[in-house]
Order: sequence, then C-alpha cells, then structure tokens
Amino acid sequence: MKFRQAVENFRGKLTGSDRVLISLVLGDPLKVAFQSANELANRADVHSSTVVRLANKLGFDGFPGLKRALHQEARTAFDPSDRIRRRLNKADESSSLSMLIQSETRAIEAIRETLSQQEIDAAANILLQAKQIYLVGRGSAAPLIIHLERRLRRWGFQAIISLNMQKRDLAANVIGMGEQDALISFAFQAPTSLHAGYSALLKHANSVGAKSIVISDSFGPTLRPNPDVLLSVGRHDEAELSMRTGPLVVCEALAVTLAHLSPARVVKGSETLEKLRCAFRNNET
Amino acid sequence: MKFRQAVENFRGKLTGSDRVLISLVLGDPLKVAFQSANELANRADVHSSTVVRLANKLGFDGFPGLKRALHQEARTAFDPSDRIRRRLNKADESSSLSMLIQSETRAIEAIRETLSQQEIDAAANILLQAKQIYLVGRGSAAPLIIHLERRLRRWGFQAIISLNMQKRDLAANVIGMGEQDALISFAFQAPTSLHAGYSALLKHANSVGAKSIVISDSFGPTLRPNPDVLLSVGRHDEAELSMRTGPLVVCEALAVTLAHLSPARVVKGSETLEKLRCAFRNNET
DNA sequence: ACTCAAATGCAATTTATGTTGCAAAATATT
DNA sequence: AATATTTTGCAACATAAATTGCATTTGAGT
Repeated sequence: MKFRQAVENFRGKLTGSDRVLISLVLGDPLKVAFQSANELANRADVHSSTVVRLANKLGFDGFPGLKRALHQEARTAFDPSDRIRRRLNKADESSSLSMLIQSETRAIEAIRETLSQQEIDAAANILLQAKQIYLVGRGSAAPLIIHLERRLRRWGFQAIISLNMQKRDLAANVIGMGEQDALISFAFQAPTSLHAGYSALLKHANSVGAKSIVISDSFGPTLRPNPDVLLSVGRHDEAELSMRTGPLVVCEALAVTLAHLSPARVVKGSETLEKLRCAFRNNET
Repeated sequence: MKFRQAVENFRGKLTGSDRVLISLVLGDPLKVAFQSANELANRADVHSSTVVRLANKLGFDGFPGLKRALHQEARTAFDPSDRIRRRLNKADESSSLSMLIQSETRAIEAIRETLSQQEIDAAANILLQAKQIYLVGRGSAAPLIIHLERRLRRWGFQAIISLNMQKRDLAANVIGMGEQDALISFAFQAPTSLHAGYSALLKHANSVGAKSIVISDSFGPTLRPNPDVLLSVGRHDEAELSMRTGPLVVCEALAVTLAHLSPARVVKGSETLEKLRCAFRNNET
C-alpha cells in the first residue's frame, strides 16, 4: 500500500506528533526510506516509539513495513522504464513473447542510464585510427562479435576475430597486434578462470601500445586492468533468461557512430565491396 | 564517494565473488540501497561476511558506509535533477545512441503487431518433436543463428548450422535431414538469386517430411513454398543500417517458450552440461 | 602432487534497530 | 479543581544486522 493512501484511508485520529511525522515523510519520502525510526523521530523531535506506533496505526507491519512501502514507491517512481511501462493484460502475462518484449524494451532503455554518446564517440575514434581491429570474446558474446565484425568488414575495416579461444590459441591470434591497432574485448559475467585470459590480453595490448575497448554488462567495471574505453550497460534482470540486447545495441551504436565520423572511409569500403561482388558474379557465369 | 568510482579507483585485486557482488550493485543500485548485507549476499550466493569485507576493501566504512554512498547517489540522481535530466536528454536526441535506442525500442514493440504467441507456440511444438534441428541462413542472420544455436544446444537439442552456404555445400549439409527433423530457415530481404536456394531447401524438407519454420522480416510472406510456421516481424527501417533486434527477440521468445513447454528436457540438458563441465575441469588438472 | 597464501563460510560477538509495558505528562471533561 | 483519557518518553527487552576470529576450502605456483 502506498503511504499517501494509507494516510488518507486512516479513519482514526491523528495526534500532533503524528501530523509532524507524516508531513516529514510526505515532504521527502526518499529520505525517510533511507532512515531508521530513530533518525526520523529526532527530526520530528519525538521519541522513536511514537514513530513505531504511527506506523502501526496506519496499518503497516511496524516501521519496517512502512519503509518497505516507501522502497516500493521509490523504485517504481524513479525507474524510468517503469514510468513508460504499459500494463500487460492477463493474456499477455503468460506469454513469453510479451514478457520478452517488455523486458528487452526496458533493457534497451536502461542503456541511457549507464552510457552516453561521448563514450561511444571515444570508442569510435579509437577504431578510426586503427589499422586492424581485434575482436575477442567467448560464449554468449559470439552473436555480438559476428554482427560487429560484419559491420566493420563491410565498411572496409580490417577485423580479426577470436572466439572461444583458450589462452594459448588466443595468444597466437593476437600476436600480430601492434601500436596502431585496436582491441575490442567482450566480457560478460563469467567464472573467475576466464579473467586470467582477459587481463593477460589487456596487458599485452597495453604493452604493444594498442588501444583497448571493452563491451560489457554491469560486470565490466570490475575488470582489471582498465581498458581505454569501457562501454558497460547496466541492469541485467535474471541472468539466464536475458539476452544481450543491450550490448548489441551498443555495438550498433558504435558502428553507426563510426559511419558518421568517417563517411568517406565507409563509402569507400562499400564501393570496394560492390566491385568485388560484381567481379565474383561475372566469374561465376 | 560514488560506488562506481570506488570500484574504478580500487587498485587491489578483486575476487570472483567480489565481481559478482559489484555487478549486482551496479546492475540495480537502488535495490541494494534498500537491502541488508545478508539479502545482497544471498542474491550473490555468498556469505554476508564477504559482502562486508568487500565494502571495506573498496574503502567504505563497513557495509553501512557503502549503503550511505548508494543513498547519496540515489538522492542526487533522482531528486533535484528532473530539469537537468530532461535537458540532457534533449541534447542527446540527435546522438546515434539515442536514435538507436528509440528505433530499436519501437522495432521490438512492433513485433506484437505481426506476431502472436500462438505462432511461437506452434514453432516450439515442432522443435519439441524434432530429433535434429537444422539452422540455415546467411549474411546478417549469422548472429541470430549463433545465438539460437547456443540456446538449443545448452538445452540438449541437436542443432546443425549452415551459414553462408552455396547451394552445393548446403545440400551436403542437409542431406541427413529426415522425417523427424525440423528446419529453421532465416530469410531476410535479399537479391532474387538467393530465392532459388530457399525454395530448393524447403522443397527438400517437405519431400523428406521434415517440418519447416521460417524466421523473417516483412519479406517472409512472399516466400514460396510456404513453411509450416512462418515467424515474420514487420518494420525494417532502413535496410542497410537496421539491426535484426526484432528477429532476435523472436528467436529468444522461441527459446523461452521451448523451455516452458518442456522444462524436463531443458533441465536435463542443463544438468548434462554441468556434468560435462565438471568432467572437463577435472580432466584438466 | 604438494605447499602456501588467499578467500570463504561459519559461528560467536558486538552493535544497531525496532518493539512494548509502564509511568509521567499533557489534554480534555466534568 | 479533580478526574479520566490520551499521548508521550523512558527503559528494558527482543530482534535483526554487521563485524570479526578461526577453521576449512580453494586456487596458484612450484
């Protein structure tokens, strides 16, 4: 039950202290949501027991109950995706499709909270300078890598993929990395053992002077050493069922930004591709 | 100090549990701001002491200190900022990231207009009966196929991929297709020449008695012969720049529905995977 | 495979937080 | 003004949360 409602529904009498307390809560619910009964009591110049009794009077399950209500309100009020939320009707609730549409929509909208265009720009600029672009990742990053690789290739960038590689093979794959190259590493929540690979990779990139970009979920900021640019999107709902749509959109934003920043290179890439295609077609016949 | 900063500034080493915890916090800071150390610990499958120690490691004054930091952030992020926030969004409106977020969101929501859960169910039921599942597609379907293949495999389905294949090689790849199998073909807008491949493939599937599913954009309904189930989502914006988020969500819906319809099989698949993993791990040592 | 160091979980301890009976104070009632 | 009624604060109690020493496990490096 909402606090405001609880107050309005309450039909008994309210004492002066009660009124003071209530007005404090309504005045800044979030503040109270973070306070203890005592702190609130002090602000009202009242003893904590009064606070507890008020909470009970209003029908909450003690002061903790009241706080829970405030938490609830805070979460729904401030979560921007909830603001836009459309209500699912009964039939939809059991439908995987509808649920997914909703949760993915949210995930995408949540990107704004963690990432800004500036960071994408920074990453794109690194790629523009790069002679070769190394894409490294494993497991669920595969679709992302494949997708990004297609984009980059089509626009004339040189991309080198390493998917699901063990340390040894990975080393062989990135041995050619040099000062003018860039590394895009995809790192999602994973067992510790994989971190060794990540940090070795980044250290290597650093040592040869290659720039590094990491695309990741909320797990990204925990990675060491830090990359030059970290593109991490927050808010993974339930691990197993949620896709990587967020990171996918980030990849796409990166690609689009790249096209913006250097239309020349992109067009040239496309033209070359077209020529090649023609050549192949003619050969075939 | 802000939590994110604290993590980035921290120069010591982070354990696996640390990373999980941090990612939980970053994933939904407000939630954690309302939780006790214990509740957070449980979400991470970790003991509460680990939580406390992490808080200290990061430089906070115990877990309460960490919570205070989150409170701070929540208050400054949400309270005074409605104005600032809106202004920022306006400035952002022209950025690639924002454009993408908007258009992808729309694309996903548009799925509802073309597809219903019934059709997904129909497709899922076909897959449930199938002994082997053939995934065929080319070009931009690659990420989708990779993703779906991972899902299916993890849940114990047998998936066979054909990516970017010429007619001849494709034929070799699907030669084993039989009556109890299913074919998922990905077909997006493409030059006419590719249709030959599609219709040959479908005719073959029909002739051997395999069930067929097509995942496609608005182009799907034009394909002949008709598959048993057609999952087509409308609204592709600009051919070149648009992603396949729509179809991706459809793939996911298919996977989730599959899990719903046959939890037993899915669980069994996961368990087997887990066993295999253990086996491998033990072998390694 | 063995050793050592680090990380983790457990359990005991300490500290904070919330609750409640009771008496004093305030307010209302006659 | 005396009394009944309510509200409040105090203090003791109960409960939940956080911290810490210690034993076990885990993992890295020979």
